[in-house]
Amino acid sequence: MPVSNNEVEKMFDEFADLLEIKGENQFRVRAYRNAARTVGGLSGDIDKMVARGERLSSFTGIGKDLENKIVQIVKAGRFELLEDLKKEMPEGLVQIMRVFGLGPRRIKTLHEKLGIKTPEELEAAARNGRIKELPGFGRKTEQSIIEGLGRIRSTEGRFKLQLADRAAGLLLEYLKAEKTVRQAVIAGSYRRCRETVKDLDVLVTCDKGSRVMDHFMNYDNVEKVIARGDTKSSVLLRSGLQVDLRLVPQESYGAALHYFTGSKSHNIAVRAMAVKKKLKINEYGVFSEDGRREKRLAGNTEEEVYNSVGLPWIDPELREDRGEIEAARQGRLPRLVKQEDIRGDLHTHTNRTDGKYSLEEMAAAAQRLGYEYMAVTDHSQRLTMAHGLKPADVKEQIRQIDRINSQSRGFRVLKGIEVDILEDGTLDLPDEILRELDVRVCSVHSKFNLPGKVQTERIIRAMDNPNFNILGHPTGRLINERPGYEVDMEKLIKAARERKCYLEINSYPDRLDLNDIYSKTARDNKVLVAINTDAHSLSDLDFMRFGLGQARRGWLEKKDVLNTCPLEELLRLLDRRR
DNA sequence: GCCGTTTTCGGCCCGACTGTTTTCAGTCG
Repeated sequence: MPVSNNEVEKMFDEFADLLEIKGENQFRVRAYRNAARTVGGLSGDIDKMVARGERLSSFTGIGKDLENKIVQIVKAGRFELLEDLKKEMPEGLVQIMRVFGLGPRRIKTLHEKLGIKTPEELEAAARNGRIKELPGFGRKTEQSIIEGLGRIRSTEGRFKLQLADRAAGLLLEYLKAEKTVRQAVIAGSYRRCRETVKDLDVLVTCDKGSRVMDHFMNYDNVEKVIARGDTKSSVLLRSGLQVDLRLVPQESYGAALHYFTGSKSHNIAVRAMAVKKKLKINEYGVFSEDGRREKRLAGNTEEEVYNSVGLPWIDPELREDRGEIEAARQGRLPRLVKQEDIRGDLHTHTNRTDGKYSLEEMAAAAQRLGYEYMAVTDHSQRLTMAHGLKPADVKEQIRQIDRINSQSRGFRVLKGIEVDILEDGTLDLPDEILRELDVRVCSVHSKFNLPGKVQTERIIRAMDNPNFNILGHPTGRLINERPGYEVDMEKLIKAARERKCYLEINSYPDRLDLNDIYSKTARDNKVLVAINTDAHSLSDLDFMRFGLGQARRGWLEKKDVLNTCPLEELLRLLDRRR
């Protein structure tokens, strides 16, 4: 069983957690966490890189020692040091780390003084009133532990973008209704367009004497106030989403926005650059530390902050410390793809199958978005659940599209299909029908649990068919619900390149598949990516921005995206017989 | 454990808030 990047990332993170509770050197702990981020952000598969003998220590955060450990992990399929440490330190302690307000020091105390090893034992001790007797702990801490344990159970994990997006929109509208508020913006992982968010970080500037904090506390959707200060407050919304609000002076807006957008590792890297220049960067600005008096040099805008360390402004989606700082330094930051670059949507459904609206309604909505084309890609016959189209149905839809196109100008409905990739790698409609179409999105909707090698071969066999254009939602994962099927994505991307096939970023907020990392792998391999919505309704067409977010996180530029092409060029790229 | 235009030792980002203290440690982001 090959070891994935995510597994190595998790092993290092868990190891760091345990080291921290054990009371190890905090910088050693940090080294493991940094390495975990680096491995998680690699665009190639770690096991293959090891097999090829690539020098992992060339990546930031991985030195000789950790490179050796990674090689061992890949070869043995396990991390021996972690397993040894687990014998010494109970695993349940790592779960306890997730309780808000409990960090390594307190957990160490709980473990040593009360012998607590699991969340269950922690809860029992809290309910029996044994925790408040410990030095440094008290009644309130004990109560917050009980609440924290409950919250972990009820809101496991992170929130999908759609929910966060809705919450963010309503909250900003509410905050801006307070007249003294000058600027209110969501920073954090939301601004970086991560596929899920843990909380919303709101940054506010306001006039003197503003009562914006009170205003925030009075927000209808607040379920519980976690912390309340003059410049920093946290609440829990009824949806379970936590919101942290920070109030900063107007002149610190840029520095604060930079600071609260993160990511943490990106900020650390930027600050380290500042330290080298004898500067200090915090959320209030950039300061020189010469002499006894510190002097404020910049901070009104993010650009000033970056410029102070000799860098150009960096797009938030890139700020993951995955090479963007080096790229910025060398003046080779990507010019990320934008909404205006998108000329059409290549994956939509109508009420002929499982969509909610007619072909005409969908096309009209796409035209209103300013698109030049939209492909109708209803399901193929095997998907009986969704009333998949049989050959005769496809022919009828082709005639319907011809009629519509003959009556419209400046907009083209493309004849398409989302055709199932069957278990044997054949496509679910005869070639003579598929040939009639402009675009074929090919997707796996069955047999998710095939072994990775078999699944990969199945898809590559499908790509061998010259009618194959775009691999739809390439891993089939559903965020927070189901992991993707096992495939060798690196192999699929290479197969796509050889066969002039493309991969999809499915913009559905439950899918976002390809993810950011594999989008970058596709780009690195010069395989074009189609950013599609898979819309089943008119409003779903707006999901494009979620897909764009992932594309931008994957460093994609206009030239890397299939549906930024003008119609003629697109049709040429979709014709593999050319 | 990583890193290096102050390079093989000695650093490693920084401030706000809470709870439990009576001046501050721990945690969080």
